Amino acid sequence: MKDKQITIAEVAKKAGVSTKTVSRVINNEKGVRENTAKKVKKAIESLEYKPNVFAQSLAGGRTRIIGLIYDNPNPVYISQIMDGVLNYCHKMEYAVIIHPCKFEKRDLTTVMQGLIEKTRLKGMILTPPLSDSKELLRMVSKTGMPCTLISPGSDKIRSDSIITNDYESSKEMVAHIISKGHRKIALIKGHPGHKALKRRTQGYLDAMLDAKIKVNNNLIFQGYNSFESGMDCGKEIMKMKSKPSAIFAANDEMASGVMKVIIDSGYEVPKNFSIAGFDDTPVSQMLNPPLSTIRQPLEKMGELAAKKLIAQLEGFDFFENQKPESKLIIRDSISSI
Amino acid sequence: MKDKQITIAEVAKKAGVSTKTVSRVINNEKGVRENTAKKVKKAIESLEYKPNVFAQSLAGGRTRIIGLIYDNPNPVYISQIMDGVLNYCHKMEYAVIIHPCKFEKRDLTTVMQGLIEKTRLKGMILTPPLSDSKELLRMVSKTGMPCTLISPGSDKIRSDSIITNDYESSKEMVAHIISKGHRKIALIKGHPGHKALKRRTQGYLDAMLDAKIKVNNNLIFQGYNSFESGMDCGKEIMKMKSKPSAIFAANDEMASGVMKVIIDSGYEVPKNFSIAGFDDTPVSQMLNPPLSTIRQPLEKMGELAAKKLIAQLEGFDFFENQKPESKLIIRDSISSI
DNA sequence: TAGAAATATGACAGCGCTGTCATATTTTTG
DNA sequence: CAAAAATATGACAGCGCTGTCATATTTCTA
Repeated sequence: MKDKQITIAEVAKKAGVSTKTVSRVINNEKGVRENTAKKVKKAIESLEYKPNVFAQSLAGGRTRIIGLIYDNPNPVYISQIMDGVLNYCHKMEYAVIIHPCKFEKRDLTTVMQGLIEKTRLKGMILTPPLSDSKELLRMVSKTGMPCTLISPGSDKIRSDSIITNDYESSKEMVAHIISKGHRKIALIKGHPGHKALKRRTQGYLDAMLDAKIKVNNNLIFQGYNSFESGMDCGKEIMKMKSKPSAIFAANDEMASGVMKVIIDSGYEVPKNFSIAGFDDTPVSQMLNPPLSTIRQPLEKMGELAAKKLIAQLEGFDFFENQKPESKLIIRDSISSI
Repeated sequence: MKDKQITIAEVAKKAGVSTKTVSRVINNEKGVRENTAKKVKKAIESLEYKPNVFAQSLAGGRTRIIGLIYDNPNPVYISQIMDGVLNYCHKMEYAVIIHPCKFEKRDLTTVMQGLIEKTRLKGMILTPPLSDSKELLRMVSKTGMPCTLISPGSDKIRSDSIITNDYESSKEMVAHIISKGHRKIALIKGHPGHKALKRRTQGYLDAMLDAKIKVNNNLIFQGYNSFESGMDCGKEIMKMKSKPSAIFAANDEMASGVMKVIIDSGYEVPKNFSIAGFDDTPVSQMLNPPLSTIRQPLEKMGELAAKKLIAQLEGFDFFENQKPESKLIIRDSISSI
């Protein structure tokens, strides 16, 4: 079990250089003659040498570990982000510690602090709603640890956050609904704790404004991101005397909830009510009718987050100005009036 | 950035013992007088000492790292398994390397071998369909590395695999359908590469047998686990002259696909066709009508897998005979004839 | 072309911990 | 109660690597 491993010394011997030179080659340090490097690389190759990360960490104090921290999100959301992060980190030979917070009863910052110390991670990626946790952010910045935020709600643009055009695409969706002749459009807002979803609300508001439609506060409902909360909002809508003709929900779960209530109440979608969601979760195409929604490039966002973080860690700059673009997925849940 | 850390030497000094004794306490080795241990623990506490895992690994050759390997599964499935694994491993202070294989173009075994060597993980958890990969299993067993399999298809019962009562619950579901008066029941089989899903087929077959209903092979369709493949099977069913009255699909995605086609063809569920799925993915409650399905205790299974693996690693035995139980979730997609 | 400057390489200590084995202390035994 | 057996503790090397700094080699300069 205690497998004998090939060490840097063996490589050095085979290449006829010192261990330090091999180390230099491994770490792409400059100051190695090309010829020497070639010899070393050949030796590494032929011996199938793999550096011992533990020794590297111990000796150098540099660990290539980052954390991906999330709290009770939609599994589909997180798994796509995760795919992007893992794929890039894998390429860069970074290890990723995945930490779902759902099991934490204790104070989040304390737990995170413990995690950082114990695992010695060197950077973090925070997903919503964690990317908005003031205390957490404060704690992290105090440690000086680089940290990339995915879809933070704050408008203050930080260089280290990945934002998408939630706002623009929400606005576009609502404009699309308006273009179909709808005027009474309800909005199901997202969980107030998820600040990122506020941008979707703003998109709705501004689309209405652009179309010169007065926003009726009675048509704005507070959801909590879940299917159930969507149902609750749907029930309220069903009780209204003057019902909207279209409903835009800040995520697909809530849109499904609303849709269920509508259908259970004997109405039809999109005949009686048009509906749009946000996220393009797998469910949206399975619903009947299939839901018009907005797809975010989550995997891309995860990759970008990892790229930014690692760039900071390795000290090279990274200007990728491509803001990952969400796009409208128009299916059959919106009809013309 | 290079944060000074508290070392074992400082703890030793504070406690008035040697570093080795502190080490013994940390690792729960026997041969430390209770009194001494108490002193050491107090010192650890007061200094907030956290062992450096890298040094531990380097010196001891023991690493507390396991891998969770999966290949292109349903994100909801894997995220629940993951939750169970991570939660337990976190408690046990094990690190988990999550490795989705989807990005691998090269030979799986080669990649895995590389992963093992590079990350020095000491155990693996394999999810379906990887838990059936003969070559992978052979390679792993050659390295002597402990490995826990989640829902392997093979009937050969290995002590290190986590199996559920897929078979029993499928049978129960089909029996339930039969009890509603259905005789012509179609089956949408799962991906042939996912052997675990074969047990679901067997459940169907045996339920039919028990009810003395002759199985009609024309009513058995080959799906590939996806929504699309479910639609394909649905289309075939729609073309039949003598259609089934009920359809049991080996997972929810396929069930949704079938349902979509049925509804698009102008029929109603469950009026014209009864449908059942398997997995209780979130979509199943959102569909219209909500889908009757079977819920597996995935999180529990993940936890169990981690428990078994770590038990092996730590050399203590673990007899937990509780087989995690799936259960029927009856919603509105099955009607009486 | 000698000497300076720049670059490449190496020797060696030490990162924080645990394994080995020697030594000290306690308990048991006759 | 002394000697043997059992148990507890410690000294020290070394895990595989990289940082520091000294030394060797090459390139540049006048």
